[in-house]
Amino acid sequence: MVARMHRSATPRKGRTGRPRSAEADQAILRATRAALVDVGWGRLTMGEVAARAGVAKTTLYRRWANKNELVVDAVAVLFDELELPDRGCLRADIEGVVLQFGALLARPETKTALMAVVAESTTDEALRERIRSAIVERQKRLVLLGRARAQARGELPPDAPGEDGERAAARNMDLIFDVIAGAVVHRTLVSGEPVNAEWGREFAALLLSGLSVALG
Amino acid sequence: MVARMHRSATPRKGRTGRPRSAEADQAILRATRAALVDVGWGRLTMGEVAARAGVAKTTLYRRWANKNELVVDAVAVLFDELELPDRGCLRADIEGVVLQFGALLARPETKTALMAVVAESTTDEALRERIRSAIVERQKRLVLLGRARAQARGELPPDAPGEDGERAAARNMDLIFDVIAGAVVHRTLVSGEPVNAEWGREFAALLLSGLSVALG
Amino acid sequence: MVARMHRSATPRKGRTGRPRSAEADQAILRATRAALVDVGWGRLTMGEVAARAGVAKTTLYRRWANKNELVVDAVAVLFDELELPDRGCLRADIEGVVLQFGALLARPETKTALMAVVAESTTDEALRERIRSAIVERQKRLVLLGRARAQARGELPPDAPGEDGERAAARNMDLIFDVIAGAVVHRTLVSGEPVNAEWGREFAALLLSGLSVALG
Amino acid sequence: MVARMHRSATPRKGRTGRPRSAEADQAILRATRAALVDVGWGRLTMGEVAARAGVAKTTLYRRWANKNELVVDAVAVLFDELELPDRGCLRADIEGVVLQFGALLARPETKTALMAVVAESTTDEALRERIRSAIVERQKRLVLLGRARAQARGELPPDAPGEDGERAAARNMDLIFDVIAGAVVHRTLVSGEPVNAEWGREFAALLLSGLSVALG
DNA sequence: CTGTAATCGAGACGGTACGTCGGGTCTTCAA
DNA sequence: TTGAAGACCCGACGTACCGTCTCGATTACAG
Repeated sequence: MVARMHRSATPRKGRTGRPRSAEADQAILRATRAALVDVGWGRLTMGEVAARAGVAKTTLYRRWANKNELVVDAVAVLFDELELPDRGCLRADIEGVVLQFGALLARPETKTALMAVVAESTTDEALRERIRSAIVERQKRLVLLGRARAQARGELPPDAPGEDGERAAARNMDLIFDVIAGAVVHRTLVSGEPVNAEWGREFAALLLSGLSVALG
Repeated sequence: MVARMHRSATPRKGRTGRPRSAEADQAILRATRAALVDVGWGRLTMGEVAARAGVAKTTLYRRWANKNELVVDAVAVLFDELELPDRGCLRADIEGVVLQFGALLARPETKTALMAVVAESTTDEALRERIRSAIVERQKRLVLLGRARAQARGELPPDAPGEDGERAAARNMDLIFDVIAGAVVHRTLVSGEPVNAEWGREFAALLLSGLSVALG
Repeated sequence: MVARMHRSATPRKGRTGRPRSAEADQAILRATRAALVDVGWGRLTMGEVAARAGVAKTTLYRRWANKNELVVDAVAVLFDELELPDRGCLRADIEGVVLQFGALLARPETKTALMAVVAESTTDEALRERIRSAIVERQKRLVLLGRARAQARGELPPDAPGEDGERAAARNMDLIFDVIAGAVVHRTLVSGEPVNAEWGREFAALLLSGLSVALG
Repeated sequence: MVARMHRSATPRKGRTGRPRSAEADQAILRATRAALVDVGWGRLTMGEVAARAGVAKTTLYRRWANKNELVVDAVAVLFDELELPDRGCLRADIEGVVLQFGALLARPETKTALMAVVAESTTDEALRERIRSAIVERQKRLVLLGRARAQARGELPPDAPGEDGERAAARNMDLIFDVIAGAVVHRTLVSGEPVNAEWGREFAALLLSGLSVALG
């Protein structure tokens, strides 16, 4: 089996031959999202995507190794829409990002695809890495930005100096990311309940003050 | 499409005909879990399950409409293993349940199956309901038990009296359930990091005291 | 494997237990023929026959070993309808029997079933024997009767005396039976053309006088 | 049901796409005949044929709509082996063709398949047409050739001139074909007796001279 | 302006699994 | 013991997608 080059930034080391169509890439990703909306992950087929994109199946496989990787790329871009507008205080920033994330997960193309590729990633290391780099790591920026803003506002203390402090801070960011993202994902996809303003308020309150106060 | 009778609690309304084998049920669920361990969700086939269970494929389809519903039932029972031993204080109880849940999700038969059926449930209302009743709702008992213990110990205030208070408390329980379960699921399956004692401590601290104190 | 008793004339040697329903037999054979008319051999199922007869599949299998034998019995009785009314001369008798046989083979329940069981019989010795005894041998009576009449009328010479003569006559009867039955079957089922009065006349002429005269 | 293109003479109207493998066709037909020999019609499965041919089941279904049509094509070619060597006189020619045809029907791949497809053809017009064009009509050449030779030798009178004469001759050919083929088929497959030299002699005598003389 | 080399759409290919259907057996309860 | 009902095992069905391949036809750059 010869190694092939999927998604190479530069099309080829050599430079002869017909170059890949750049439009095709976008058409395929668009078609993938559209198909996800219409039929969901379970009934999504490469043939269907190719047909919608007006492209041959071969063209898909020249660029993505399989359905999972294609879907990750098709969905990843949606996560880049997430932003963290400055709402003045940490609590409001948390509420804001939670609502945005909840709205994103409510869209059919994300809700149906995200859990599916995560599931596949449990037995596919390459896919796990792709998800991590294309989705997870990129969204941690929101947590970092929120913390920086809160520190600037004096709502949170500055990082402890030294290497240990940095490591502890990084660990904390991962924890907080898992808590925020996990709660929204679980509420939306597992519990099947909407993430609305009321839930956002309650979640932010809990996250900020903890059980002791929140329930006190 | 003819209506069929899957998983009927009472074997039959009438009483004629050969009754369904109760052993087959258990053999199939056992075989499903074993196959999940060996080949994962993606390569799990009904034929394989049937062969392992020493049963005909037809027998599977008589009882479960499809792979998803079978897997939900096969996996659901594992969640019933979760317990909440009294560790003396709320913080320790949280750490304990988080570790247990993390260990459960680390097992191959759960990690590979849970996300997959959740993904399918986004386009399958019947499946969503099955997941909710077989898994989600049943595990809320742990949260309720934890709260009751904490109230008994005086770590948390008793419920506010009246109907409003009860409703608020129920909403809080749902919120806390999503936060705990979501964080563990996200860390394990999305971030791909282990839930160990250290993370458990940090998570419990955050949950109890909130960002303000945890990071303060 | 225990030997079982299919189609035994006397239901059982012992006499305890519920006796077999005689009506069921007829109902099953009738249902078989009806189903053959409706769906043909290819789509004929034991379940369908049982349902039409208002009988359980078990009952079918208690009486016939398999579908082929059931169909042979269901169809065989139709062949007993064939008669050889005395039309005054050998030529007319031949025309008469050919038309009768052609009409029988034009009925959907026979045309679809006869070739099918014959086909199965090529790999099933028991079935071949059943066909021979239930259908083939029984219809040779027509040829024998026709010959006897023709001899009585003086249209054919009497049998040569002695054992050799008898054996030769028997061999001739088999030959003539194959020619008559074969021609009708082939025309009806293979060539797919009707056996009508005109064809009957031409066939009788050929059979009586042979090519030399028929075409001379 | 979508219309598909089975057995198209011209591979495609358009000219794009990978062309169908011509070798696969032959391999499949060869495998079909081999499987017929080994397991007979009743146990012949498409999967078995595909496996023997080293081909995917899909490839079979792309080319033949079902088992019946495949078998007709696989067996039809065997009938083309039949020849009519000039044996000097009509009687000898008849004996020769009868023996050849008998030998062909004695081969397991024909005996088990021919009646089966004829049986199916009673409820499948397309199949009947395929049998007629692929087998029946093509073998009438033998009858025509035999008659032409006999006429050349002066054993049979020439055709009556005029349109009526031609039509009568054509009808006669059909009749004779049904008689010869029918007798051989019936003796071989229904009566289950061999077509040997002795039977051939007796049949030829009967066909040439008729009952009146044959039995006189 | 011509050759080389990669692309493109199209569709056949070998596979694997699907979910269904039918055959023939077995098990239960009622008659 | 028979009968109706229906679950059982088995094996084949015909379909749907997978991911690969083989075509003829483009399309770019290199010489």
